[in-house]
Amino acid sequence: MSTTDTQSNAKTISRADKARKPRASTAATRERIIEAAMAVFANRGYNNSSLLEIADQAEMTHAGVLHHFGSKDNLLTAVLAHRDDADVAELHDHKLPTGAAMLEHLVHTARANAKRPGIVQAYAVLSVESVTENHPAQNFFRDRLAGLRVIVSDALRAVVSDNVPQHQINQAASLIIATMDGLQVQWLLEPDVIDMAAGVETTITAVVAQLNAGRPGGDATQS
Amino acid sequence: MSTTDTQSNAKTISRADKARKPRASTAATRERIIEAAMAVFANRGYNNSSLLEIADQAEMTHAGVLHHFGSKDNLLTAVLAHRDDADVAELHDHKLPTGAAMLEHLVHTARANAKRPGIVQAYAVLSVESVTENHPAQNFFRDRLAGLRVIVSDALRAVVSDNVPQHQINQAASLIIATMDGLQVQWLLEPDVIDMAAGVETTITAVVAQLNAGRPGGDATQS
DNA sequence: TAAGTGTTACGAACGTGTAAGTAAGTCAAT
DNA sequence: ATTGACTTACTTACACGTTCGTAACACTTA
Repeated sequence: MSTTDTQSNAKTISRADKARKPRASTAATRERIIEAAMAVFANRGYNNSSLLEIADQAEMTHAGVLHHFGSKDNLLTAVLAHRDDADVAELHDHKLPTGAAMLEHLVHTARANAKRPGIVQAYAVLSVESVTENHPAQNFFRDRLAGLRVIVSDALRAVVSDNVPQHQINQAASLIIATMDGLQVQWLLEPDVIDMAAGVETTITAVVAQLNAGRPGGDATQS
Repeated sequence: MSTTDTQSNAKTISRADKARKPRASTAATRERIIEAAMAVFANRGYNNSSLLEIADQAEMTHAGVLHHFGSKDNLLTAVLAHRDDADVAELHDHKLPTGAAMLEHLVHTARANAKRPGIVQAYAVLSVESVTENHPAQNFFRDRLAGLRVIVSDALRAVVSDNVPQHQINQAASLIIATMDGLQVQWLLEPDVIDMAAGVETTITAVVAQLNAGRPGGDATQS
C-alpha cells in the first residue's frame, strides 16, 4: 500500500483540476493490467509468471507494465490490495455482518467462490507460495489470516455460550478458516467431487456444536 | 507413482549385486540429492528453485545432479515418490491402522509434522503449486488426495453408526483433510499461534460427533 | 579396456529492469 | 489561437543475470 511510488493519491492533480483524461485514462489502464496480472498469477503462480505474459494479456509491452508499477513485486502487491478493495471491503467497511449472520456469510462466500475459480486459484496459489523465502506477499497473507481469525472468532463468540474459553474459540476460528482454504485446493483439483459451500457449512455447524458441547446453556443458532 | 520413469523400482541394481560402492555409492548419492532437493523445494517452491542451489547443497555441480535424474521434472517426481516410500508406506504397507486408531494416527502425524517444518512446507507448497498450469506434480497430488480421502473415509465408516450415508462420510473425510492442509499453512506462517495436532483432534471429534448426531446408536470412540 | 560418476565449459532461452525515443496531450504565455 | 515548455503513456532496444540442459572430458574402479 504505502510502498507504491507514483500517483495513486486519488487524483494526482497538482496543476490541473478541471479535465483529467490524458490518453487512455491511467486508472483504467492500471485496472486492465491488474486484472491481467491476477489471471496470470492464478494460472502460473507468482514466480513462474512473466511480465511478458501479463503484458500480452493487457495488450501492452512488458515495459509499459513496468511504467505503471515499477516492478513485478509492486504489481503483485497492487493486485492483492486491489482485490481487498473489492472483496474484504465487502466484509469490513460495508458493515460486515456479525455473529450468526457472519458465519452464514462465510458459507455464502464459499458458494460465490465456486463460480470464480480464477480468483480462488490466485489466492490459493499466492497464499501458499507466500510461505517461501523472501516472498513479497508474506506479510500480506500473514496479516490477512490474522485478521480473518479475529473476525471469525468474534462471530463465534457471539454464537456460543459465554463460558466457552477464548482459546477454544480462537482455535475453532483457525479450524474453520483452515477448512475453507484446504477445501479450495481440493476443489481446484477436483471441482466435481468437492462442494465447498456444503463443506464449510458442515464444518461450522460441527465446530459450533463442539464448542457448546462442553457446557450447557449454549445455543447453536445453526440450521 | 506410475508416472515416474527411471529407477524407483526398489533397488536399481542390475549388474552388481555383491559389493555396491564404486566411489560414492550411487544409491547414497541419489538419496543425498533428493534430500537436498526436498529442502530447496520447500524453501523456494518448485519453479523458483534452481538446480544450482540443489547441487550446492548436495555438494556437487548441477550437471552432476542432471546425470542422476536427467531433468528437473524427474527430480521432482523422484522427491515425491521418495517421500511416499517413507511416509505413506508407513500408512499403506505397514499395516496401516484402521478405524479409530487410524484417526488417532492422523493426530499423531500432525504432532510429528510440527517437528519437521521442512517437509511440511515442501508438501504444502508443492501441492498447491501443482494446481498451476502444466505442473509436473499435478497428477501426483490429485491421486494422493483421492487416496487420502478413501483412507479417511474408511476409518470414519468404522467409527460412526452404520446408517450414516456414505456421501456424508466422504464429505467429512474431505473436511478433515482440508483442515489438516489449511492448518499447515497457518502454522507455517505463525508457528507459535497454531497447534496443528490439537486442531486436527478437535476437528475429528467435532466431525465424528456431527456424523453421529443425526442418528442414535452411534459411538464416538473419541476421547 | 570398459563402465560409471562426476566436472568444466558452453549454448540457447528467458526474465527483469533500464534507457532512450516517440506520440499525445496539458499548461502558460503570448 | 497558436506556440513552445513540459508531462504522461507507451514502445523498441538492450544489458545483464539466471536457468536448464548438453557435450566433452577426467577420474575411479573393476
